[in-house]
Amino acid sequence: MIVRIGDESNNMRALPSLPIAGVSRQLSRRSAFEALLHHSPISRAHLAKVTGLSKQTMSEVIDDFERQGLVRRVGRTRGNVGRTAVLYELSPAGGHVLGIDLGAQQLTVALADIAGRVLAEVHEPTDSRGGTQVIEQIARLADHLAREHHTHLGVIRSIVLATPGVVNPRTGAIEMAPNITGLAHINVVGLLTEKLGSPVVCENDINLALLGEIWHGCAQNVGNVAFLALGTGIGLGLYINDRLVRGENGAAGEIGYLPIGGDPMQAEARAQGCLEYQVGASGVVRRHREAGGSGVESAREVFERAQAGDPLAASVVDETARLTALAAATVIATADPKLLVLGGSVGARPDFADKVARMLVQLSPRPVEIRTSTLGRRAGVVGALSVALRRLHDEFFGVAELTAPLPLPQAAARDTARQ
Amino acid sequence: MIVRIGDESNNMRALPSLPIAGVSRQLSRRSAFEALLHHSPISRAHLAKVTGLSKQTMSEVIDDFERQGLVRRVGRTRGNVGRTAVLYELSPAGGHVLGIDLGAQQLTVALADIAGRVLAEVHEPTDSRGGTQVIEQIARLADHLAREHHTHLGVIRSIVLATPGVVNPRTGAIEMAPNITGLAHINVVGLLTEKLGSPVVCENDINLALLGEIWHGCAQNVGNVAFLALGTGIGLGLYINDRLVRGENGAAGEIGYLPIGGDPMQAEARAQGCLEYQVGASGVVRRHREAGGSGVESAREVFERAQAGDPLAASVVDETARLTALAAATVIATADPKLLVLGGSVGARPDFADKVARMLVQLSPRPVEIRTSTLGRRAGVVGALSVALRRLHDEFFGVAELTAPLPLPQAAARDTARQ
DNA sequence: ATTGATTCGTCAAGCGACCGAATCAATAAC
DNA sequence: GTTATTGATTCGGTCGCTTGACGAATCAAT
Repeated sequence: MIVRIGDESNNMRALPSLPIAGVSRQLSRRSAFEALLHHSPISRAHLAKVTGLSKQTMSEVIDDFERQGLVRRVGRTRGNVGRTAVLYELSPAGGHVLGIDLGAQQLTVALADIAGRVLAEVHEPTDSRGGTQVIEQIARLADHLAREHHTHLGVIRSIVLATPGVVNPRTGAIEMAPNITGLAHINVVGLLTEKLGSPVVCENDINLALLGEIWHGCAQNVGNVAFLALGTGIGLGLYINDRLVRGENGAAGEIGYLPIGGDPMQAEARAQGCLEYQVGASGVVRRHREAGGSGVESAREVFERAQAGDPLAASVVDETARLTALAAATVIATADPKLLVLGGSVGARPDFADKVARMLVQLSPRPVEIRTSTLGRRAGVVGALSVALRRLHDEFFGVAELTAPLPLPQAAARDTARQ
Repeated sequence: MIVRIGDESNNMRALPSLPIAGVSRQLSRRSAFEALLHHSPISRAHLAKVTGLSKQTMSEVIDDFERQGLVRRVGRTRGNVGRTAVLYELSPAGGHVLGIDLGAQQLTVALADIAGRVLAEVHEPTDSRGGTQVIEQIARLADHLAREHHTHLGVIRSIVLATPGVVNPRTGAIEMAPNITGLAHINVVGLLTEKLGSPVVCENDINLALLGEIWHGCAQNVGNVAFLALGTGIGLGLYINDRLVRGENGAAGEIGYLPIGGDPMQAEARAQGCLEYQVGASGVVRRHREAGGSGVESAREVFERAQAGDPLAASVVDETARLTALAAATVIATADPKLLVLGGSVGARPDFADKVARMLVQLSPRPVEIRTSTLGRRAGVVGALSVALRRLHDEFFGVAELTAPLPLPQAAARDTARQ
């Protein structure tokens, strides 16, 4: 077989040449960092044992870390046979991260160090003027937190913002934020990045609440989780194969549009979302009114009356739980999660969650474990911190270039086929 | 700070010590293999250019490959200035893979080499006696294919079996195979592995059909795909974030149980699945009968009558399309795929797909691209080949140990919190 | 036919990074 | 005080990648 090279070289794209030389040390550093995260304070010798690397390598890595300010000495061992060991832990000077949960009512900001220690957390009502005023408010709180911890915004290296609405997974822009005025028309990420001086990433609040529960809440060590949030509206967070599901447009989990609870072709249902029209806060109030109830302003009151024994309110709540259970059954049939977490101001109510769980048993062919959110309103900001932390870690110790699976050849010819 | 080592060493698990030494060469080999996959035949010098590695390294790697029989020389360049180059390509001797699609009616077996070239494919009716008879049938076909290609079962190094029903993602066992008799009670994977002499992996047929469309069909280069298969039953395959969604129990995509098209609490609906009870083949026939139709044995006839202009059959088909569109809308709201592929003997019919697409526009807030399966009945076996191939490649060139993301610390103490 | 330009593949030297073994250091136990 | 044990460092040794140089092979031009 003889081939002219001329043709060959034309369609030859250069692969993204990954620097194979040096990857070895990067992996060693990564292992050392991981061990420091989970076992600090720890000595060099123990680091070597835990990572499986040699003591020499570990010594070199730790020397590097110390020079960079990533670790600090915290003392020596005592009381053991043999020479005392110098103990190391991750230094707060290695970098800080900021998590922000921007809700329609509440704004929460939290600060953590590179080891994931939450140093401070503060929340206050969201500035109702919206838009740039909210940006200013966030910057003020962030600065306050940093000062409180005898540091400054400069040490913050990664920031994640939780926001309602759809976040474009490619650009990071907020595309639908109905509950906060004047946010859709300004470049939130850009403005915040400029004000705070480090990269800001935006993510849907329900997705981050889910990641919060996975990090520190009720969904730890589970790789397949569905998070059903019922509050003002209804939303879903999906965590599958140990990764968040964003969807092509960042609209995964927008289950307000599920064709449940009414005619999905109807005008109001199509605009607001068929399911949301029924189980959203305004839907609950409306159904209560349509059922003959009166004197109710908010969905909360309906739930409180129901708990107090009001039969009319109870029937409205029951219907809400039924529809929620249908939505849950839908998700379970589709994604088969190991765990279903109920969250949101309504969904996390134990009485309500109980009703949903009971309905679900009758709807779903296989039982699924159900828990209610343990982080509550903090879930969003905790999730934001976890993502910010992960981004910081990846910045230092990422091996993203190596993880891409070997692509299969696209152009394949079928040589033979019989019958 | 002083710590006793004694306590520390107790809860210290040894990490799965990844062999960092040697990972470098493995990555080089991997790069070389990838370039060979996509650019063969290719010379050493060009391999060096494409991979970004040095000529020296590439020479060593190719020497290795040649010794192992992974590559073979296929000639020299001619007509260029300078010294002629020896050209290499992946050798079929490097290993073969087998894909098997075990359907209720049809059994398909295909053979491919390590480069993904499909060498032969054969299909015949599934042995209706089921059970071990089917195992024998598969073994016979596999042996036949191998012989036909002047080789033997020994060169096959990876086998994937597509089967209806739920496949346990951990054990690989078939847990529900209602359409093939006597398959649930025997250890299919174990028996086949023994008969064929290389590891067999089992996967749901719809999932593999989806992967087939992604490899060689209508969903190439798309990272978020939903595959809706409507035939005897209804099923869904989900491909999200460039990975297949199996679910905790392998039951992801079992949308026959979606609460659509009737009362999900009803006895028949609960047993068979609410949606499946309506749109499954038997459901279509039943609805046709209930609507006053007669003389119809199979769902296919209903669709053919509808296409021929029979108004009664048409209304049954319309309702089927409406329910299918509702299921699609459900998936789209939940997972937000980039592409929806319609497949299966019914779903791939252009007239039916058209109806579903039209319904869907009115149901979904954002438009989604819809295509019909281009591989048709071959999708399953092509997908099986793609997985078998990927497993073979990973066996040789996998870097799975390196890809795990850095886990965040679990035990975090919140030091301070205000307000 | 000779010469020059070009390209392929190999050799040699150097460097970064890993490891094991040996050695020094510091401490508890006896 | 001696011994056993453990921590940390130093010393070769090996692997693997890179660069630069060089011989071999070919085309093009004289």
